Amino acid sequence: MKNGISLKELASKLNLAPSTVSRALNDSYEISEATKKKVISMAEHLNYQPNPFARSLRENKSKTIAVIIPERINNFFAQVIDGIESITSEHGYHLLVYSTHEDVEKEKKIVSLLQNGRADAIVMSVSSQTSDISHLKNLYDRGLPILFFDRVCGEIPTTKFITNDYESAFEGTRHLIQQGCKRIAFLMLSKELSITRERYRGYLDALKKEGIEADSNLSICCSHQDEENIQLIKALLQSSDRPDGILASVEKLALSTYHAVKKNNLSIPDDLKVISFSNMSIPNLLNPSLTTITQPAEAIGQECAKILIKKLTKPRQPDLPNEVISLPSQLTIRESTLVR
Amino acid sequence: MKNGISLKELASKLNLAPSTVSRALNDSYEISEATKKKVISMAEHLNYQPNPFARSLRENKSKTIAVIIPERINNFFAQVIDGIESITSEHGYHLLVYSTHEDVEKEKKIVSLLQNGRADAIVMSVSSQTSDISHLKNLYDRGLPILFFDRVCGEIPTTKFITNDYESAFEGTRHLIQQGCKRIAFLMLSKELSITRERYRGYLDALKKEGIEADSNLSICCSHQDEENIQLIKALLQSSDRPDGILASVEKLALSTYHAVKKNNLSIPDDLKVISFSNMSIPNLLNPSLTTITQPAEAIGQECAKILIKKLTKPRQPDLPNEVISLPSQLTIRESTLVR
DNA sequence: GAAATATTCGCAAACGATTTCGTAGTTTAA
DNA sequence: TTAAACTACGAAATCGTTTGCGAATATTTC
Repeated sequence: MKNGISLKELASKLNLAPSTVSRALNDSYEISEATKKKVISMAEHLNYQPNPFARSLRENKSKTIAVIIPERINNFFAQVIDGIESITSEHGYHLLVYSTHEDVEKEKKIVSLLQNGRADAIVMSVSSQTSDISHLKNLYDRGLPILFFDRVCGEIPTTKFITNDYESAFEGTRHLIQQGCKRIAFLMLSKELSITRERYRGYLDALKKEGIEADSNLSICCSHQDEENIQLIKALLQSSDRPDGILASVEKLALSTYHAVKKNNLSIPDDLKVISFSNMSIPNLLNPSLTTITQPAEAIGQECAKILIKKLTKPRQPDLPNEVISLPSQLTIRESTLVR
Repeated sequence: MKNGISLKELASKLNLAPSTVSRALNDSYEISEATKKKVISMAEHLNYQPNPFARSLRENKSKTIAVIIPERINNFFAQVIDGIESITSEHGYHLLVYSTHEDVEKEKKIVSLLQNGRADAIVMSVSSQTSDISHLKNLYDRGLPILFFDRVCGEIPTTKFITNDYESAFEGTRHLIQQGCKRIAFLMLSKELSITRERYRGYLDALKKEGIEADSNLSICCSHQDEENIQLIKALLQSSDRPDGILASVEKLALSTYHAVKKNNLSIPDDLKVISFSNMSIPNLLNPSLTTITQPAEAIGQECAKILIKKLTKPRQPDLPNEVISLPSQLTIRESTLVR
């Protein structure tokens, strides 16, 4: 009694053939209005729910989209998923959500689980460890629609949604310089990531444009252990030629910076100005409030979903075009970069 | 070519019957080691992946668990899901994740989508609007294993995981009193929620024990609009007999309090001491750092998953017992409640 | 050496939906 | 009046697995 009644049982209650009932419920033109009415009312009365697996087996689609993110405890990704869900749920799609925890081995496992049709498409942001992309190539080669956002994979010819990382980093760096910073450090998670490459480019070009020579000692590659990062940044801030400005390419590194500064008895923004890519909900409750570059996370999710729904629901749709779509981020200046 | 080869095709390549191949892959005792070897190596060679829907249809289970939460942009729920995933993924289960956005109508829709076997079980935390629970009763009556955490539904006789809400609120309130608070306000999301009822009880009992009379004007029921809440709290703080302490039963209300205090030119903790249930990652970066009651979110998720896996994987397992399991929260005192 | 027992595998029926094809019965056209 | 066309429905195949049952061969037992 776990599952409700089947189409066959419903049909026998109605003294009709299963095929007729199926057609009636699917509003086929071959069925008279009278029997349609009867079938539908009986189906509602008995609370008939079609078995999704029978349907998936027959139609070879799952009505399910897989979302793969590097971490759940991160507002940016949560907002993106909210955006995706807001669109897909309207079209009857379900969301399988996986976290790689920034672990490329987990990413490979997850991806291999999705090779059998369990999901009709994949929306993902790669882990910071991902450099070998054969597992993603495999998926793509199977013809599974795959779509990247934020941390994209350039080698796969499909649609990617990003923000204007280069420009944002450029503007952010310039803002720091305008606030008087001479030695600006760039904090990153991994050199492999598309976002760090773009943001780093923006950072370097801003330095160059403003006539500041880049110091490779100020390009800091961090780990995933917050405690390690705090120590790393603490050491950086204790060196004789410490930076007077920091551009954190991801939020968690800005937070580690705050912790490091606290331990070092320094002051933001007096000793160090900080700007960060961040989608936290309370940048203005930090002490001092944090100047942020905020990505339009929910919009990214929605745009991903829209393009995917179009591809999945309309018949004979071409493959997802190999293009990069950029949505603008927003720079919000707060105390952490202000002279006082 | 979207999906790989089928069992039947694999069988014909091997000159064996599909049934034999199936049994070989499932390590049946009826198949000789020799043919098992052959089958397995060929399956690997051709990268055979069993169709999950055919299997689900046949076995009447989906290897999928649905998780329903009130909101994604919330560390607590993200951590719980991480905990669930850490266990379930080891057993080959997939996670469908849904957010109700605190909307009971959405909750009903989601629940109704899960009546057809798409998920083998449900783990959920109800929305703050949920008072009528007929939709949940329906699910339960269908025999679908359902398990609540944090915001539980007492009327459904199943297993519930909570934290020691009563005791934590009691201790938190007592802490405020010990710090000199005389008029302590209680901020809640909805009177319907199990967690607010328990936490409110703890709050009231602590007041009584310490000989403080409860003032019903200090029991504030907030909404889901942060801006509204800030105004509400701002007004509260402007009244002549304003509170000198606040116990926020959920994190977002503490944050709204911080915002309201900022706008009112008051000071935490001098004018107002604040303590809150919260799983944010940076309570010590707030200004002042926030005294928190932190729930063991990941452990909750793991315990939920463990009990569920046991129920789902072992044959002839009894229904989930009707019991409430409580894990202790942790009170961490920080500046927001300290006299200085 | 015949009978009993293991061992190993194939046939075919499920699971529950959709869809191709076929066919009564009715209406239209010539 | 008869052929053609249309309407409304049913029978059966199909998707890809798993599994009960039967059967063929090999092995053991008396």
